[in-house]
Amino acid sequence: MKAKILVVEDDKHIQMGLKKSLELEGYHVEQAFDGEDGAYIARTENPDLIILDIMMPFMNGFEVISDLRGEGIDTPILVLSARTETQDKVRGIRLGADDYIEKPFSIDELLARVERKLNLSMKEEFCFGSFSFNQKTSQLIKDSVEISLSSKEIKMLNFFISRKDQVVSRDQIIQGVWGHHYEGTDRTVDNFILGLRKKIGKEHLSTVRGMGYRFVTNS
Amino acid sequence: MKAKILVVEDDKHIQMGLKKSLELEGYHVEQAFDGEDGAYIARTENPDLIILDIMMPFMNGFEVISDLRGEGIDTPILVLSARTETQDKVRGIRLGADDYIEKPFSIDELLARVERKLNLSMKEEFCFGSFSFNQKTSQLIKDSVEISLSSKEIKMLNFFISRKDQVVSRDQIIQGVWGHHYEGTDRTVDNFILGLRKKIGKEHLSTVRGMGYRFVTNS
DNA sequence: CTTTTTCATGATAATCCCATGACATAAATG
DNA sequence: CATTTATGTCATGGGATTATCATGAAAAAG
Repeated sequence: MKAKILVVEDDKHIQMGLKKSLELEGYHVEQAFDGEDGAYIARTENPDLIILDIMMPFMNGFEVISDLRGEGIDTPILVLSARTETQDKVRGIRLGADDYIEKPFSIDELLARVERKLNLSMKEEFCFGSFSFNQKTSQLIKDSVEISLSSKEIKMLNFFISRKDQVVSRDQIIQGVWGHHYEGTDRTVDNFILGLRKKIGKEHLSTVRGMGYRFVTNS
Repeated sequence: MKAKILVVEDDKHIQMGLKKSLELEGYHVEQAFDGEDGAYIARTENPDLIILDIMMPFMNGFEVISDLRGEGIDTPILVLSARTETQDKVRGIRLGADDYIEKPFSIDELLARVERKLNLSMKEEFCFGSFSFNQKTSQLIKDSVEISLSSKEIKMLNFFISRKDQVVSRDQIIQGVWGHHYEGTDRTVDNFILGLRKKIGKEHLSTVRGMGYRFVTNS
């Protein structure tokens, strides 16, 4: 699946700039506008990388790093700071930041570091049964042949992978694949289940009557 | 072609050891014994990789990195340092070094990193299907015949190569090929897809309805 | 300046995803 | 077993998305 990046930054302009740039690179972006919120999202959304501003209201970046690391959350953190003092850098790194970049920074430089960090921590292939699904390219492969997927099928498979082995209701599926505002019927989900089953096999999508479906990985 | 590696290192013993080891691996080695000389050779000899010591007389490694990057020279740099402090690493990377290795290091580890770096940056020819595209000269060749490309087509192909096998949206394509300030319509992208398809074949540019396009390499 | 090539736009045709509903089948309930 | 409820399967058409072409402006080449 697309890598999820949490941007913690109080300046709205920088936030939006970062969001747009990162999304154009194909990342999924979560946003937080202060440290407290940032720490909360970091805990709940389980991002693959955190881009963290140091100077923020309520809770500054150092506290965020210190708190998260204290809780055993080891998501890579890339620190942004306007300060040029070296001690800031050192302090951030002592507390557990992985990398440091000074404002003003070029967006290219930031993207390069983001990519480098993610390459170290992200695994691209998700395997189940005799299938392998590349979360970066959305390619599904069985016995070295590619099985083509439509956009909805890709979203659905990603959704199931993120909830692997859990029972998910049709409502949850609709939420995750179509979005909150969708007004469609449950039958639509059934149809996509049907379609997916034809591609990945019935054994990987079991029905839990009255509750929903379960993506079975056998791993 | 043998890769050319520039070693910038003031300690003569380490220099000779590196030179010998690298040459045994089949690399061509240039030598510099201080930072100033190193920067000069980096500019004039156009090496494929620079191995750079940080602690040196006249001009230290940081200055060399900063100068070269400032001049737009983007040769990969592998930094050597005796210091164990993390801030050195951070500083080097911030200035634009690509990798970092601490003294004392095993020669094997160094060679492994050298090879890794070169594999990433040396590849001039990008091959897909029966095509080969030279990224330096922008020549596209199929069955030893050159296929001419317009400038936009070149940019687009380069963009697709950098995102090979990934699904890219029209927005991403517009960003990558035209730039962020472009106000054009999505239909323009379609037309260039059409043009590229006529040249490299439909099979290499598949559409993912609702999401965008994917450059397929089959490799 | 003229010719040629490249590029952007809009109109139109072709495509195909996917939402819907009808119906079949299976499971639960009593 | 009959009834009810939930799920599986299929066919189909609408409608959004994409393919293609023609056209003219703009830029580059001659």
